[in-house]
Amino acid sequence: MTMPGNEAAFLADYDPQAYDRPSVAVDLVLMSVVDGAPAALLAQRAEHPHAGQWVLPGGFVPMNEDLDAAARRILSDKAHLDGAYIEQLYTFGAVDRDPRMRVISVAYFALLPADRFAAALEADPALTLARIAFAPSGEDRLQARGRQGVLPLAFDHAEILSVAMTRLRGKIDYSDIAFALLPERFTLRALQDVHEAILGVSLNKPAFRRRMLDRGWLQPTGERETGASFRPAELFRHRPSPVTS
Amino acid sequence: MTMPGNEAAFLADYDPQAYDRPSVAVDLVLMSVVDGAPAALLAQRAEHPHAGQWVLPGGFVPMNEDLDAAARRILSDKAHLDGAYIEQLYTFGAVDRDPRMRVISVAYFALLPADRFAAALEADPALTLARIAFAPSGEDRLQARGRQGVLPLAFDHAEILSVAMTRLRGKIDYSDIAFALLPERFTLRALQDVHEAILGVSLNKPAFRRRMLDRGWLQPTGERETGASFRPAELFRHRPSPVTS
DNA sequence: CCAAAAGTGTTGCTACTACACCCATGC
DNA sequence: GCATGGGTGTAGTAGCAACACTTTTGG
Repeated sequence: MTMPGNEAAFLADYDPQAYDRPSVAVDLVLMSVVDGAPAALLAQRAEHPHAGQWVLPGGFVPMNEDLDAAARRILSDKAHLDGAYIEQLYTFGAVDRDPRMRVISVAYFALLPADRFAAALEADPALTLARIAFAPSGEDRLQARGRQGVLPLAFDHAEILSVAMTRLRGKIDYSDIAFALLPERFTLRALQDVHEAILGVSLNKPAFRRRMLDRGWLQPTGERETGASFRPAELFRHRPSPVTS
Repeated sequence: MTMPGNEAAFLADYDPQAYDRPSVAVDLVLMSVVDGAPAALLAQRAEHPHAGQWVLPGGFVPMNEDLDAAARRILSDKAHLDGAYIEQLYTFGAVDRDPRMRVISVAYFALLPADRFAAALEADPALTLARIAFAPSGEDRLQARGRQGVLPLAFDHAEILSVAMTRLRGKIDYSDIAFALLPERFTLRALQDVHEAILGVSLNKPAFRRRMLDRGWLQPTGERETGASFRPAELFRHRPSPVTS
């Protein structure tokens, strides 16, 4: 073991191959609210292991790419999306979570308005937007449901999904992330639907309305909804929190 | 590229060496409250890079060890401590955060009562318990202060420390983590001191008292403080939340 | 006019704060 | 008794939930 007198010499000597290293991946939980229910984008695996089962879009982190950059790259390459709200979620590192080899996965979650997924679903037939629901029997076990029924999730992706839902539920009523799930202009009813879908409860309309208005996050546009066969609601815009930033 | 018909055959064929992989480390933010101020355990680096500077105790994650297990191992081997409250914090993966090579660090934070650090400090002279304070000039930049003044932090460990403090501040008033910073039996005054140190504000005594009692986290022991030259306070014990678990 | 959903006024509850005060102990 | 911090009573305030009500549109 050498002990050179200066840092540059030490670095030149250093052997980065000295130990075996795990692979590092980034997995993305791409979430939205569709028809009053939380939904996540899943991809069907074409290859072993777990061929045919469903996974979160993900990929390995190359040597020269930051974690956040890898997340954005996967968002664009694997999910054909961009510009989402994105946030690091948790890192999953159980030894045997992937049968091929040791893979440590840094999970991110990303939020998008439901209509933004259309292009992605069209571009890649292996993608689907699954409804996330509580399993009827199990207590707080989650299920991903597609057209044909429950989609089996590969690896530990059911757990990742569950952590993402928990984080989302925890943040939705003190932060402004709900707006990332809505288009630029939206009605208060739509905002309430998003909250109800995430929290899984129904909320009192007047109370919700005033709570939101009091927080100062909503900017009235003066415009109104069109196409309704009843009184059209006002459209609001998200005013990025004047307090925080 | 082969495509065997079954999963077992596929796994046998799989070459885990196909791509370069980053190293994965676990770093621990070991926190406490000492004399009314937040504190963290730091180690002085003996070797390059950044020899002489201070770092969070940490180590690499071997191929056959879960992340949480690695965190506990480092707690016991590097910090000579055990049984702490421990929680995954965030994963830091900037490409050049370590000049030796690509290292992705999964940071954990651990909370301990102040007196538990004594043994660790005695066992390893390279360790110190630094006060964490806001830098006087900068707005929300943190400083680690030792006996001799500000301790320079190596790598991106100042940022890790800052994320840990933010997380702690965010959780302290809705979760019961504050109790992890106190001995088994403690007075309400001690609990309030912990809250005030973490939040950096002074709190109203009667309000704090009742808020805590109302949450049902406190179990009166009937015993009282000794050695005070005034009315001795009652000692309480933490009753692990009856609601959550 | 009617149905349907938007939007408002009012009331009451709960959590929390602020302030004033009393209580118990060592010296 | 007195200084010191522990502990309590009382009142006020802010946020929020429940309910009843009015308003505005399409048909």
